[in-house]
Amino acid sequence: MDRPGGGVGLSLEADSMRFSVTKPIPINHFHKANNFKRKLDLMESTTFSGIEFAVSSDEKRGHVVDEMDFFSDKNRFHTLDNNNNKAGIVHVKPEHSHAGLFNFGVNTGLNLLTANTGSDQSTMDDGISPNVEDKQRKSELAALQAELRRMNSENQRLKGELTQVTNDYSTLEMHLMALMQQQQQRKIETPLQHEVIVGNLEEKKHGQVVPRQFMDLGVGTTAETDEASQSSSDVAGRSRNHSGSPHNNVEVEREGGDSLDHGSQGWVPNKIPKLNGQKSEPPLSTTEATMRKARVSVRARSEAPMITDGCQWRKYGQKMAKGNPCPRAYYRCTMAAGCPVRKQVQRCAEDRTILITTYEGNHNHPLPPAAMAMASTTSAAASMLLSGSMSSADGLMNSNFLTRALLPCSPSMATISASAPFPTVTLDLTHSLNPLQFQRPQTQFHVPFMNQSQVPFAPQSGSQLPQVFGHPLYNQSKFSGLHTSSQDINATQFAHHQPTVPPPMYQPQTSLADTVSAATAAITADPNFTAALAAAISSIIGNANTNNNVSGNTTTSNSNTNKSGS
DNA sequence: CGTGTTTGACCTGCGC
DNA sequence: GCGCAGGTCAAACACG
Repeated sequence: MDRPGGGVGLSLEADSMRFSVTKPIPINHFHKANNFKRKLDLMESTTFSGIEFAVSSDEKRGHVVDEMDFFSDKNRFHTLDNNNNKAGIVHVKPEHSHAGLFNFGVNTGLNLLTANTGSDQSTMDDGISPNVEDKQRKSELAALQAELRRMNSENQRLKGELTQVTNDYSTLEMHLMALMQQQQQRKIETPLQHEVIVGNLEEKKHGQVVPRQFMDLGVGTTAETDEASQSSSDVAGRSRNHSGSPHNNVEVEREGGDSLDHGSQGWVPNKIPKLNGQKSEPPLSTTEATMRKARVSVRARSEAPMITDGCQWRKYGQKMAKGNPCPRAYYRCTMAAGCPVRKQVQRCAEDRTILITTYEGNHNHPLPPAAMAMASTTSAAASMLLSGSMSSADGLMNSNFLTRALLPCSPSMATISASAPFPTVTLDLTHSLNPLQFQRPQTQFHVPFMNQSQVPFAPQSGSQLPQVFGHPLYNQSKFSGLHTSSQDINATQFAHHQPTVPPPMYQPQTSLADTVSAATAAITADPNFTAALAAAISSIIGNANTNNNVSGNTTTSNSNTNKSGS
């Protein structure tokens, strides 16, 4: 019964319709019959339907195998050989009269031994049905093997694609982390006001500018770091102060921080005190808290009630906001229990075709590709914003970095607001959209950000930016040191500096605007991050064009107004 | 009946 | 301290 093949033998016993593996074969993990049976059951639906299996160990050989892993295709299954010196008997009994075409295979690791119920006498102890049509079975076996090879090939291809996506994501993430570390080091080594400038100059020296401020999630607080690394889909935001910019279409505000902490604990209400007052601001704790409140706001033209960003949301409140006749809806992520991510949706008071979506928090669960893209984009924005919160100069710089990174060719797309209670990055996508595209009916404004694999790192992706972004990124943070510079310097000042403008020479008295321009130039010079981020956001627009479904206002159905709102 | 939405009440922070 | 506004809660309600 031993098959030729160097000690690794496979034989099948067949009595009636029962077939057994009687030869000690290096079946890896062949274990309890229950397991085996259970696993067979798992396969039954797809490959062994209508067949009953019985499994027993080969006591005669003194082996009771522990576990058996196998895979199957069609009407074959194979053990995966990991563990030698294990042997077992597998009885495979077709419940109903089976044509004897059942194939059994054992992958010894060296080769694939196969047997079937019919013709292959060499693999059967004694048998039954040796006189079944060999040709038919052989041809079927060959076909199955070919299909198996094809499936394996397909599997490999998919694996490769998945790997590519994963690598792209990892690359971007590592880039972010590296930038964060660099910035943190710089902050330690250099004074606040000048650290960014120096960094830019240093980068310029090397002929390569890295937007590290951009990626920095904040000075080293684990929470922020984790958030950044997560880069998932935490977004929830508030659309405060957005009414002031009538031309904006979509806002996504994301908050960096608290989300992580809440991840395991569930949502924690935002009770972080506003820092506007600057009264008795606890040096560190307050700053960190504020940083965690970073938000990403996306403004986009849409008649849909809500952006489809790949996540599942549950509405938990709606209020009328002062100065805006449109109610503000509050949503929280329901893709996982305890996910801290929330978002606010509100229409712009000046232009109700503009939908403002503000994200806050980080997801604590896996995200679908579409959500992943959005999350990554907003996370990056929030991270940069948060990193800027560490110091006034830095904060401003970082915000501008983001602006430039997102809109290398459209300096006015990103805005930085000093009046917002929380650091907020606003991505204004309103200008990039063709008004005509919104004329068709739509129920939802689809915002399927491209997934990681789609995020182009190639410079050419940046060429798409001008069509996508047309507005400045506003950093609305007020917190920590950021507020000072933010208030002092109008965001429009930054817009005057083209990304290509070389950074000014380092001077202690260099104006902040110059500093910003330098930083802007530096960050925009990095094609990878800029392209990736821009591409991700641009995908929103692209999808909006194709997936627009007109529906009413986000909150039209309930124009209920809470007491505060009324 | 489970899930999601609506909506008034409640809590908290901030400005005066 | 008071009022306002933002944000959240949770009971009631709607829907499939």
